[in-house]
Amino acid sequence: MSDVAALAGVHKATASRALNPSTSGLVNAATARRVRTAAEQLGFTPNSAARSLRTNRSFTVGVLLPDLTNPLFPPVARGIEEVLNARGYTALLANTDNDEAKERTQFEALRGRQVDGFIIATAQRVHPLLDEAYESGVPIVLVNRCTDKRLFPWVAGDDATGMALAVEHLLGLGHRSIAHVAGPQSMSTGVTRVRAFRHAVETAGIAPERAPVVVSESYTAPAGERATHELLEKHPDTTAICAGNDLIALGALHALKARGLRCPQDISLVGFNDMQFADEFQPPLTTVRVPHLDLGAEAARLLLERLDRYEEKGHPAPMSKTVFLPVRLVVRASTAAPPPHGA
Amino acid sequence: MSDVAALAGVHKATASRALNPSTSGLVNAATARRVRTAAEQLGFTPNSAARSLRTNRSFTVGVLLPDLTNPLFPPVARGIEEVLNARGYTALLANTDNDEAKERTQFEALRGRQVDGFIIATAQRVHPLLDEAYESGVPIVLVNRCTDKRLFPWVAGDDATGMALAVEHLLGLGHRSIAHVAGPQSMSTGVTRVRAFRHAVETAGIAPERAPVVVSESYTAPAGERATHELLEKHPDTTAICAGNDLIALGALHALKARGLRCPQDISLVGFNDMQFADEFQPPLTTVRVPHLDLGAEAARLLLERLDRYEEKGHPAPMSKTVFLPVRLVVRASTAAPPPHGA
DNA sequence: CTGAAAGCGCTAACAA
DNA sequence: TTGTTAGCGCTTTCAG
Repeated sequence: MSDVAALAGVHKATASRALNPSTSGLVNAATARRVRTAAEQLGFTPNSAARSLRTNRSFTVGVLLPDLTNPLFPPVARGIEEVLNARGYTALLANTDNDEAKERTQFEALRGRQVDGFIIATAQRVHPLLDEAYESGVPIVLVNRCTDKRLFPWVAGDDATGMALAVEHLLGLGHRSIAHVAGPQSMSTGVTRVRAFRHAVETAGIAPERAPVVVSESYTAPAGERATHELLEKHPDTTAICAGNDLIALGALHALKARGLRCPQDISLVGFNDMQFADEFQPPLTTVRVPHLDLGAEAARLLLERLDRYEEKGHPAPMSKTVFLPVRLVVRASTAAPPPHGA
Repeated sequence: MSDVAALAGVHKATASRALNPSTSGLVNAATARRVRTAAEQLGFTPNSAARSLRTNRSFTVGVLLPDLTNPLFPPVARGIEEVLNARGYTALLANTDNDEAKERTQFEALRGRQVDGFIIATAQRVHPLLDEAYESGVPIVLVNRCTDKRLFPWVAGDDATGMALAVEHLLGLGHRSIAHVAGPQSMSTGVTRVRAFRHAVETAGIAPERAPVVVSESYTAPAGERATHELLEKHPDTTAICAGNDLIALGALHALKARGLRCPQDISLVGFNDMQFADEFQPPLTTVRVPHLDLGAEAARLLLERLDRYEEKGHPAPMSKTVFLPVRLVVRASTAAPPPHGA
């Protein structure tokens, strides 16, 4: 930078001002142009470490995800990345594998790198790390899942509506024995969807015992498969299943095949999320589409908003805005009218 | 850090030495312990920006990927992340969407953040950006694809063997009219697999005109579908297809369905990569398994090796080590003997 | 509008 | 073994 300043014939402070968009107004337009030209000639790239050291801002955001290898998360990561990059920020992704210790390690590592804030997709309903983080005042936005204590802004798909859509679709097809293979109840998505399921069947006048709920121990195909077997042991007259998410639905598909049941002829199945390749399953999955990219983008926007206020006015009282993004049902081939004898 | 030093009753330089694993040997064990205790009490986290500024190392590596949303790349990203994290490094992922301008922007942004090196999965056979990068001397390791000029260390699956395995499998099933729907020839993987395909069929004594190659314009399902239609127009007697990768294979599956052809009864299909959910396609895909996680891990190891040498001896002559990881054929339901009339 | 000067938090020579 | 000192490259008062 000194070189740039020298070449432009100004002091390095002036060069700094000229090069920084937010302060370039303070400098003579002609001078500024001269500096920019010089910078270009010398191929100058500002040293972000020095800037961070001085300004105490890294223009970096930590993103905590369960697992990048789970097809749900790449789109949210991309959504985050896109809006962050546009504002000169960089996302630092970290996988926690739903492991509390690993999450803590990653969180600390990210803090050590002076991230300006976090976007967190790993919230559990009860989450000590997040409680502590709240006390410390780091800017945080939750995406997809949230904690029971509403401490942070939160962006999610409209799960309640989505589940209602799924149930109505099955109802419309003539199903009267609809079950829910739910996700883990330690996560907000798990309980929200159960609640919405119960409400929807109740509204339709279906007796609770005709609308059983079994819980899958994780949002994975193997766990979904086990839970589905359990369901069908106890409730063999089920004609339709709402899965907690698409991976659970995939497991359910495996369970049905294992039991010699055809989908959708014997049992209809609805997933949740519309993850990549849900349309390639056998049969292609009817599911609730959640706009994952937008989820990420919106979460990033919320964080930036918070960061901007942070910068201006010190530590303002954090407000816990909640944003629900609209979802819609995508009907494919895994749902049909119930078999005549099953209704 | 001054606070930590004060609490431990030492100078901050001593505290620095005590806290840094590589220099803690220079300090009295008892003193070191005292310092560490003090640091813990105060919840001290070193400021990485200051360290970077001083040491000119960020312990950060830039990773250029085409698209995180493509199921091939999350596993390589995780492999990279795992070995990098274990050594105190952080990966900065950037998506280029196979767009040269975007790639350049991301590359510069990453350089601006003082990354210590790059792992690049976006290499084209002719790649001006990489030529320039080579001149500049930044440590770089290529993963999966490589440039024609062998400037950098490179980690990839053993494509030639993989393709040979695929062809042998089809040959063993009795196929004698095998086609290859190849990936883009602007990428090393595209040409390597074509070359291996030609060699394998030739070795088996199949006439070149019985083993046509059509090129898909990208590694995507829609492009693969178009290319497959083109193939089947020109060569309707084809009984088996080797796809350039699983996404192309997926497109081929769509094309077959559109033409009323059954897989594997009418046409057998082999993919490449064994990406996530390839086993859920309809039919489950026979494919060549490439160890993507290991690819990433090995690339990270190579880069760290280079970085270590870099630190010790300044800029050593970069050596372009090439590592091929073993692959194997995973036989599923998309391959079978050719139909009687088609052989 | 521009220059001078200080300092962000850390590490690496050098001295003791 | 520890303390002293200087300085990494930038931004930001404060003067001019």
